[in-house]
Amino acid sequence: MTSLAPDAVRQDNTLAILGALRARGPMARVDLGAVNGISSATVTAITAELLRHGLVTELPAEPHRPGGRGRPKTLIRLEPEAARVVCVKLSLNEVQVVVGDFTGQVRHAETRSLTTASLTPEALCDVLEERVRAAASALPGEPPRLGGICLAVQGVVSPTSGTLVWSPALRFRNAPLAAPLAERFGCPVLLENDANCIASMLARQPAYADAPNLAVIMLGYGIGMSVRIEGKPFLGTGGSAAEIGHSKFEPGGALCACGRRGCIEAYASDYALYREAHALLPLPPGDSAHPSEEQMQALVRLAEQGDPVARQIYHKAGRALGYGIANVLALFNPDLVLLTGSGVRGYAAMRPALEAAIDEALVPELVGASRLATHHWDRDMTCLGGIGMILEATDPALLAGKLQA
Amino acid sequence: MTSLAPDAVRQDNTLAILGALRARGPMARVDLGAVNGISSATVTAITAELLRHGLVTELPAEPHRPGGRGRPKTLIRLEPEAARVVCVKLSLNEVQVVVGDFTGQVRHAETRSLTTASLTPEALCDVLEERVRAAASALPGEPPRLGGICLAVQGVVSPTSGTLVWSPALRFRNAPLAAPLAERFGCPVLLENDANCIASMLARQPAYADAPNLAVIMLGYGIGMSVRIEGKPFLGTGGSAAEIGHSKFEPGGALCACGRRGCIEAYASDYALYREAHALLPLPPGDSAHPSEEQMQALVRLAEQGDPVARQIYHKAGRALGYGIANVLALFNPDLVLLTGSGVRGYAAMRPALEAAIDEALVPELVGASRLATHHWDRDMTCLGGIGMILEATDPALLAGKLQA
DNA sequence: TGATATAATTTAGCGAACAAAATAATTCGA
DNA sequence: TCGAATTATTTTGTTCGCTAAATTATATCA
Repeated sequence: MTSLAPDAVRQDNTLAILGALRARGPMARVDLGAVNGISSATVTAITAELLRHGLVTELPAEPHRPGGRGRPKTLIRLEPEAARVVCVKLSLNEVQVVVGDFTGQVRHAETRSLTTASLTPEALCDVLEERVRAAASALPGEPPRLGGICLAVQGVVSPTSGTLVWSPALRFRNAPLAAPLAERFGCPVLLENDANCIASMLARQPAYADAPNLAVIMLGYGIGMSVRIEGKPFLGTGGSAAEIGHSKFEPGGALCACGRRGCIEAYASDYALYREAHALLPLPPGDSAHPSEEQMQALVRLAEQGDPVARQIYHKAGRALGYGIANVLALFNPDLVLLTGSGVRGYAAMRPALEAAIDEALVPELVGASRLATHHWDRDMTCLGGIGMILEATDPALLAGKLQA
Repeated sequence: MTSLAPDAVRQDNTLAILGALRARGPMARVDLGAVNGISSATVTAITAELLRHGLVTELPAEPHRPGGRGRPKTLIRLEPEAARVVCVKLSLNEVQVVVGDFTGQVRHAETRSLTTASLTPEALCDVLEERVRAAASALPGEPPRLGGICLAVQGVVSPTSGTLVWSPALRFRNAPLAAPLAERFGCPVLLENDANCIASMLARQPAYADAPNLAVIMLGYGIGMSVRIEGKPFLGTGGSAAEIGHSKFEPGGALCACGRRGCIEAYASDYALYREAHALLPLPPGDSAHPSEEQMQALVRLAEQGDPVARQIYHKAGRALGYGIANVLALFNPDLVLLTGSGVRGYAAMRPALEAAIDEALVPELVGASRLATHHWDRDMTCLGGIGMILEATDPALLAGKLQA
């Protein structure tokens, strides 16, 4: 119920120092103290221990420094080689594997295609094991011992139990994945929703440091969301919270991939937009169930050029998404709602209807001080976020391990 | 960023002990240690200090005790007279004032009517000051010094800034209330949403101890909600989160008191039910804008007796509320959704449509392990919860004050 | 009456944090 | 070039809270 021992304080402070170094790069002891609100005597003690265990190193003094009088700062940095972690992003027919170091830097990345829908849980683990081992060995030097793995998937997962509840990329359901993978690799495995990874990565950016209550909405083939409260990811019971994609726009409305009707996703996701468009508009050829980036860009271009059908499709999508965001504002009231994902390509086309829908749905008192913004999309964001999450998750274990040794 | 000093640990443990005594009644030192995970030596030290300052007292030994061998436990209880607090519940045309002691017990309660809609912020403060002073003096003995006041109102409030953003009971908006009242009384004033008070009270009940993620929905003249995450109230930015009443059922739907269309409240609140019913059904006479309890009960009785119009009205309300709850499940995924408020009188009539709507809206994977239940309604629950909240809020200050003295 | 059991207190020691003093490594100005 | 000033880091001494273990208190059981 309450704090157990004074040594928990030391662990807290040590983790805070590691976190500060990871977030802000090399720092001097004084600054570490100031940032974390501890005395520099304590920082000296903590960093001495970290130095002994090789988790941090002192940076050699700069030959000529900018300004300032007194004794120059001795910068301390995380030792990149102190740990090696992996983030695996599993999406429909694609596996991306990224290897990161202790500082959170990406050291190696590779993307391969894979027919995901036909896999059993065992076959998936087999493939992932092979891909991860290959990626880990791709760097020069001997293959490193992995400190932890983050498996980022679209869909509903339960991070606490390590179970994948449902994913659009896979046919099976309710399969425990973290435990079998952890056994194969002999290291912790964190099963995460892809949106949570991206939100974690965005939350680390200085630009959003003033928004500890943050909702990140990912527009893409489907629609995902991650909500952060007071700087920490919000997971409901079992971790399957924040499912804006299947919150409702209108009862009995458009058919959604989940089998129900009227979900936001059934209006504003790529597959929904494409479903409406492909019979009516001249788009590049392709798989009718899974629109390509090329096709989606063609659709956006039509809307931007004033094609009335394309404009109408985006108008409806914007209205549905606007109502969904209104519900998020009413229920979570975050500082900031951030739209990202490949689907932001169509934001300009959706925007008027989206903003009108929010106005129509909510009185200003309920919108409060919440802001709405977009963030450019980059397919590597997920794994960057996942690397950060698994590092943060394994720091305590790493510390505990080093203390024993 | 991190814990400042070791004395924060002591404060934590002291607060935990006070909290345990308030939640579970008198306890022995050993049990306080076990419950809070601290050694009984520490409990001895902490309780010794609390005894010295008169915040707790030892209970005299029971003359004949049930069983057990060794030395009998010495029970420690909160000293009821150590603090006196007040909860004021402000609703449309009514003010309820409840005086509580340090244990959270109600010592005095009174309810008076008051024409609220015409009040200015200053006039409201005048009335509240008079009513609170009267209630505090109603007990025998000299009027006590108040340790804190909780002002529970319907509507949107910002507990952090102490500002009332909007309330259906009042015509003015965005008025700071906590600060002026705190100055008049010379004690802390906590401005809270009434639903948060009720949720706090329900969360303390042992029956719901297994649901730290809890959504409490209050059905009444309007519809309010309070969400608790990990046992703590969830407030968005500015505290105006969890507004299920104005989340949307259908775009362009029924007109809501907030001025927008399609809000859940516009279908399932008392005023909405009555609006649909009063022209078509034989109900007792009354104010057409504010249905009486008598009128609402008559409406429920008609539905239960099979009247098709009444049934249809409740069916529609249940469906709207079901969709609203589905959004709560998708976005918050709580352990338990608890329906309460005077509107639960109509739950039986709404239930079939409500449950069907949830099924229709969400696949089982998204409902997860969330349960749905009702809790009987009692108009005193709000103030009981408010007493608990203000006590919890003022404990640290009380402690700090005593330490100086 | 003594053995046993349980509760509460006292004692001794440890770990962590801080303030202040001491030391280290610079720049500035004469 | 040398001291004075300045800032960073380390060392020292002290305090505080916690725990484990020993001790004391108060009961039941046989």
